[in-house]
Amino acid sequence: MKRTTLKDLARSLDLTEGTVSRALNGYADISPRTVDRVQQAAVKLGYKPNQNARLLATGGVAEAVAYVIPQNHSSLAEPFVAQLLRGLDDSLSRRGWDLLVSHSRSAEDEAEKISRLITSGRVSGVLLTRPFRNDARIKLLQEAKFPFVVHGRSAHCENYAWYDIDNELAIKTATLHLIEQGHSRIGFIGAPLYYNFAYQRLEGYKLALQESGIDYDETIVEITEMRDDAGESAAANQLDSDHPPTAFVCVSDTQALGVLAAVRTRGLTAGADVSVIGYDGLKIGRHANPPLTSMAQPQVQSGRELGDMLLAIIDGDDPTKHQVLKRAELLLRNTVGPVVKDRNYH
Amino acid sequence: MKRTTLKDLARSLDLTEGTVSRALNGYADISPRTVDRVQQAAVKLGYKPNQNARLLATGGVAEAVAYVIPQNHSSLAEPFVAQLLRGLDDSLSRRGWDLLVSHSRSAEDEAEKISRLITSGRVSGVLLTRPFRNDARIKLLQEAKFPFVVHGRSAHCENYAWYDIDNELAIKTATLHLIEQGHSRIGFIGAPLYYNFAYQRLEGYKLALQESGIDYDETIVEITEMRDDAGESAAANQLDSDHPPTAFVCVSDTQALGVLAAVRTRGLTAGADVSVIGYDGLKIGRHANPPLTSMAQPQVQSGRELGDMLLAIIDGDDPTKHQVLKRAELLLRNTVGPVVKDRNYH
DNA sequence: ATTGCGTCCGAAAGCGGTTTCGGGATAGCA
DNA sequence: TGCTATCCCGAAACCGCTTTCGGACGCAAT
Repeated sequence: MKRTTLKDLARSLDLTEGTVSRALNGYADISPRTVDRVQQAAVKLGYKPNQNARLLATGGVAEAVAYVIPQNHSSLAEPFVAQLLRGLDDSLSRRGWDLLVSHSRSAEDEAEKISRLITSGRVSGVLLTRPFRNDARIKLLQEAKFPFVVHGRSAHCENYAWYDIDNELAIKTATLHLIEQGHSRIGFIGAPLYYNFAYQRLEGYKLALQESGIDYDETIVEITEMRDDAGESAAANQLDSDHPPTAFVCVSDTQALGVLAAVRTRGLTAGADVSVIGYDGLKIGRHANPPLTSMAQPQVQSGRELGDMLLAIIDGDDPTKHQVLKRAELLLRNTVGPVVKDRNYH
Repeated sequence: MKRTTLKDLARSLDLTEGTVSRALNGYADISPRTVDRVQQAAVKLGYKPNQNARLLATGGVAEAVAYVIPQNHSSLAEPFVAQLLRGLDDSLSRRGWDLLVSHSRSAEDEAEKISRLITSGRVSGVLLTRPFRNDARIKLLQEAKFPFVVHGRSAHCENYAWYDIDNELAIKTATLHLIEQGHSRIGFIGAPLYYNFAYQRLEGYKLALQESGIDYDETIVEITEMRDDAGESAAANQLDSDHPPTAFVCVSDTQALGVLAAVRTRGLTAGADVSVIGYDGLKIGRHANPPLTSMAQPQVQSGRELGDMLLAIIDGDDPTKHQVLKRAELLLRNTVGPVVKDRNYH
């Protein structure tokens, strides 16, 4: 039960392979009558061109790109992924390209997967996310001269294409918002600093404090994994201390959700006793308790733009022409309120 | 700046293509010395085998499967997708296969995408989700004799592979749980009934009522889209009626979240004044207000099993041997409580 | 000096398409 | 009827790699 090939088709029609091929591909030098016969026969015999042969002959490239999903990606942040995916697909499918996703469980695993991807010839471009400050994957791709774009950027991002949110500005905005509400003791729930975005967000926090003449106090900055439980225990830590913060700025909604939990279990209410602001603008934040104020970035749109960028680069564009920096918007919900000075809940 | 081919390599080494090929592929009839030279040269010249040519020559198939993501998929239910994706990738990457995702915006679009997938030769299997009771996509795949498995099942599911949760049982369990708490006027927030799972879940609801001697009252069943806002307005409808339900069972967490919102805005509290139970066991339900009781199904695991099934079928297994029915677990959180008879909140 | 037997590599035939080139048949025109 | 222009199609090379087959060569055994 072999697939029917061009040769089969040709034989059954008493034509040559070349003729059949041209008929199928709409060449002008085939009589309409023949084209017809060929098409009929093609569907009848269930002919499906062998893609490998076709691409080999035409010298075509794989019409697909890969999205490599970061390793220990918080399961709560996954809406993020799904949205991006959709945007990407939007962009790619406009050209009929395919999207291939690849997970990985460790950094080495990821490097290995990437080199497999670039040598396999299965994709002609790669999309990276959540780069480290100093990212080996980027170096890999650069050395291989393989088309790629990164969602986010590493510390040295001059020579490749990226699409990022101004993390510094975003967190600075968030922090200033808190400060405007009278808060001055603002806890920071961060992520591991080898992530460049985490580093930048911490910088933004520091900047806001500095501009406002507030001293940076490292005892109220917590660096945790981007999970809700991590955020929760970090916040618990802070809230149970002698001199707890009156507000928290978090680098992810996931962590912020955890912070809210910690706040609740202590009989406090966010937005009144304690203010909390997250990052990502996840839709589910609307259903949090209370609805979570956050810094939002439109993911679907990001995916779309990232796809377009990647496509352009594959087409030969200079990657350095594609470096876009967006800004996040403050998404006001209910977890931020003016400071209460006389709080005393111990 | 062409890629270096086998021929280039061979010429540079003064060997024939055949020899170089065998050297690279570890044939035993090549002297170690030569193997060495070839490998050296290969990395020096940056040789990457052309995958199309290789597959053509070996008659190999595409080592990839596609996951087609349902059309108007609720953005809030997306954690669902991400989890499944991860499980799938787990299964596939064990064999070095790739995962290709494909979205679609309409039913026709989807059919078109599927037939493109099966003729393109880019994948050798397809995973479908959320089938309709009568699903054209399944027919398409069946007629094409293309390997596939579906997550869920259609009304007639005897002849293909599927992996599903016992929807009827799950919702019956949920409903009975509510009944045990004394509720007898239980609203149902359903999804469009052309989805088979939606149909089955409604059946489960009816079954539970019937077993408990409660009359089915169609004025308290609402069929809505699987979005939070849809759930919210449906619940609002019910709550504002003359004779409102004391509890709701929903076919998705997404809708349940909306129901909770409706409950809150009316000054009621779920778990006390009104009971609510969702479906999906989304992790974020933990952060809902209050934390959402739900019927849970492990998505990552599902993805893994689905991947294994698909692989097995591609390997030639009889699809009908792969039909697995799991059961959902009742995930107790805080939105269910005993009925309060004297409620009066108008 | 034959014969025999491994070892290692060259030659060549595909795999299933695409595309260029050229010529036979037919039609148009004188 | 003869000549050229046009229309269709056949022939064949090629894309880059795999794999079978056989032969050259070197060495030990006879």
